[in-house]
Amino acid sequence: MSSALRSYGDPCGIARALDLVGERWSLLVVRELVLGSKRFTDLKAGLTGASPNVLSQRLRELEAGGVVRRSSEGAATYELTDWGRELHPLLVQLGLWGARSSAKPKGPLSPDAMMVALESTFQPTRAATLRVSLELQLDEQRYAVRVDRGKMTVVRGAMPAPDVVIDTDVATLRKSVFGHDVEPQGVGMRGDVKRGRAFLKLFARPKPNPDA
Amino acid sequence: MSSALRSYGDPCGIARALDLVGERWSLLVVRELVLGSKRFTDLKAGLTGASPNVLSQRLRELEAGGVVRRSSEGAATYELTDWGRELHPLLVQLGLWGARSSAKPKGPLSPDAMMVALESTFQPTRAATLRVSLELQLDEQRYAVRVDRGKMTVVRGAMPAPDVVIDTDVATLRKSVFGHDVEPQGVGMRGDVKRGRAFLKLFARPKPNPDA
DNA sequence: CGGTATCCAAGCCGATACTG
DNA sequence: CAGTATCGGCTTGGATACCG
Repeated sequence: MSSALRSYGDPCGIARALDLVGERWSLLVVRELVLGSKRFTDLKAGLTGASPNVLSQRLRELEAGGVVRRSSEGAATYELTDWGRELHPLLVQLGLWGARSSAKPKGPLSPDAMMVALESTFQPTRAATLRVSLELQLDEQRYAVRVDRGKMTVVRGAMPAPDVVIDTDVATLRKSVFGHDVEPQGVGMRGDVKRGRAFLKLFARPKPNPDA
Repeated sequence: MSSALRSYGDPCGIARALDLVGERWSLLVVRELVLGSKRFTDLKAGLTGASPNVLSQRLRELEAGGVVRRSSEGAATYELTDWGRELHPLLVQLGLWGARSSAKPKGPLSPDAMMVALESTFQPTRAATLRVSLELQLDEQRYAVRVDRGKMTVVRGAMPAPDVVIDTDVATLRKSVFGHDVEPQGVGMRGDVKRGRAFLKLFARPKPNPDA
């Protein structure tokens, strides 16, 4: 039932990390939770291909490992522990590295994955002079985004009193941000449109790696 | 025979990274190579528990993915590509994170793993005033280490004209560096002993995480 | 030394069905 | 909604033996 998690039996920190988050799907579960807590069904929706069976087991393992915690409050939602949240910058780095892979699976990008991609490709130097708080509405998901002093923070949920609201979908945002089109198409904006457009220019398309 | 590598089929950068280095043992293979190239048998020795079977397959996959390359020169040794080498800082971070896990498998630490642990726990601020080049002899392995301007670099192999040579074994070095013993025991030094001892104080024991 | 061949056990995948 | 139970089919992983 509970299925003991197999270990590398290696005291090295890397092996110990992999004992906890190295199983298939584990790190993607963390990706799903890194922008905020989620419920089981939403996790499943974000992880196409993972059966409820495996997902449930991964959640139990991550919980046992102190990476994930069931939301103390009310309902059955999962969230990262403080320690689990420390994986955030690591995921961002890993995502940037992986984005330079030559293999590009076709398929839709989930809203959460898109937001992490924005974190990965954020260019602090371009943001030096921009300060904005905005809400990004992406396929029925909402993200509260703040850019200040060359830092960007993203959290799932509404942004109170944003300077600008951007309303779009993943495919469009992707093109607008990483595409060569200078003019954003199909990106709705309400509020301070000028800063909204400036925000869309803070990201750099990852360069393919040389080692094909 | 060639076994197509299974993919998450997710265009997200994290998933694409995991397509390449997310299989069991893959990231540990990278750990083995991150300090310099190695031969098949030495890889196997560093990865206790991995059968030659899987190791061979992982190497083929990593090679196909452009992460690892067979040494063009002469013999059958494996090395990281430039792109693969970009995983180095990520591994160091991951190792630090994992070292804070509450689960600590017993067993010997390999020399390479020990050196990566040193990279993980290196404290730049403590090294601000130290500049030293040294050779660390660890259980028949030699590492060329340089500390300069708050940076440390480690490469497997001999250091030409080192300021100091440190001769010890993994267990002893571990105690000396992470233990509370102020005085290093059983750590042999030849050359500039003063700077050798200073070097041993550049590292901090990882603090256990609060989320048991 | 540098792997491949073989075999077996365990785990995952995916579907479906079921329960509180 | 939030999972657990069950099941077949298949893929991996692990151990050992073996060969150039």
